[in-house]
Amino acid sequence: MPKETFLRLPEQKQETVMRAAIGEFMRCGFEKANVGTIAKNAEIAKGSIYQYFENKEELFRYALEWAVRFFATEYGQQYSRSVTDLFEFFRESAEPMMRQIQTEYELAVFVQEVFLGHYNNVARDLTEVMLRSVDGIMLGMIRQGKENGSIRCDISDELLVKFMEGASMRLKEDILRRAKEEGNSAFQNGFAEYETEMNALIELLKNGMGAKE
Amino acid sequence: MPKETFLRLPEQKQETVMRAAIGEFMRCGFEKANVGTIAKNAEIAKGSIYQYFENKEELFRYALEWAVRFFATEYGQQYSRSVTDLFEFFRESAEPMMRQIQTEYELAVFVQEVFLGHYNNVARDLTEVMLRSVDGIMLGMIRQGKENGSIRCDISDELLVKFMEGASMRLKEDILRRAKEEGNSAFQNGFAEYETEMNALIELLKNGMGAKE
DNA sequence: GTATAATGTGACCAACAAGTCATATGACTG
DNA sequence: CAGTCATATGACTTGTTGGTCACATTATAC
Repeated sequence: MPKETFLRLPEQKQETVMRAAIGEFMRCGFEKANVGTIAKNAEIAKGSIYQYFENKEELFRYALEWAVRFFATEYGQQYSRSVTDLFEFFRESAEPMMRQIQTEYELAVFVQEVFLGHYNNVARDLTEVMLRSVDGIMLGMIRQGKENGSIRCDISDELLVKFMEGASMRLKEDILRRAKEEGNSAFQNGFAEYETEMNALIELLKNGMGAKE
Repeated sequence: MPKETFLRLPEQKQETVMRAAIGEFMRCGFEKANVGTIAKNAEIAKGSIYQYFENKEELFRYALEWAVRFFATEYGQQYSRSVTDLFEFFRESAEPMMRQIQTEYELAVFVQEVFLGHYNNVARDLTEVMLRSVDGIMLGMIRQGKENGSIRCDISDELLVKFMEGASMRLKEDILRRAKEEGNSAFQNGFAEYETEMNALIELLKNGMGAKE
């Protein structure tokens, strides 16, 4: 948790600091990230950083927390209506994700990278928490799907979660990489292309890759 | 590439150095890994490390190369017989993998972690190369599967690769985590448990998770 | 057995950057 | 306006560690 001083700052300034920190962590990784540079980019003195946070690690942790909360408040409502069908949920969550990447590229990639287990040295426990939370949401949907007969019952919930998450994560990674390569021009013609891919992926999750005789 | 001096060393000694390096990188990550400690654990002088390698990064890179080659020569023949069926290949490659984890835990995890994109700062390009190589192998099998009618043709090869890799990677991660938690006692009763899971995963890849009406 | 080359060694150096602190600023109080 | 408190600042301290190098040791050649 940051010190009181930071929390008393106007939100605008908090945001500037957070974005400066996230930018530096993204470019350099945790160890090589330079607190001085973060301060410079946020247009404050290095000493101020230590007025706000106990140390570099706390800064990192709070930056992640901040980014997650940012998305939750900014895009949260889009998920809130209760979609009960797992596949439908999947399809529907794709567009906001791409929109996030488009408008908040750095934040989105930062969160995703921590989630994927980079920054393991600093944030092993944070990753753990995030993973468990996603697992929980999916697990609920899978159970529901089994009940209403849309998901097969002969395979354990846990494996189904892994299966689903693995496949979707790989696609996410791909989208991120592409966004990284193409920069701002990615997705400017909308998401039609990825919609096709997403539909195909859902098809695969539903019906698998084996040919039907 | 290491300096000639290193390559002239008796293999036993090379191995000691490599294992010391990998151990330290695993425990501390790249930046925090201490060259002095590596030297101490390998029972050589710090100066010798620099007689062998240009710098810390080269040491890291070669350690990875060494580990990959170690597995290739140690377990390579098991993959060599040409399995043509993708799913069969999948099933067959599982056991050697688990055996590797059991006997060469640290090396296996090291390679896997680089592969998963940790150590991104140092090894972005290495990760790229490894990924592409695995993609290539899978791609070949998928094409073959499409030809011989075991894999559906209406979905692009690339997506099928992602799908397959994603799902399997998640399972691997899980196995690794479990091995980490249980230490040496994991798998001591054989792999029966995971065999069941693996079969279920293959089922999923083939037929998906949707209930058949 | 001596000369020469190759390798081993660890004290040392230089760079860097996290974190500190004495001081400056300025807002608020009465 | 004096006094107090919260905050801002950046020069400085301090510890760390990658990398070097002068010297020691061992192997090789002749």
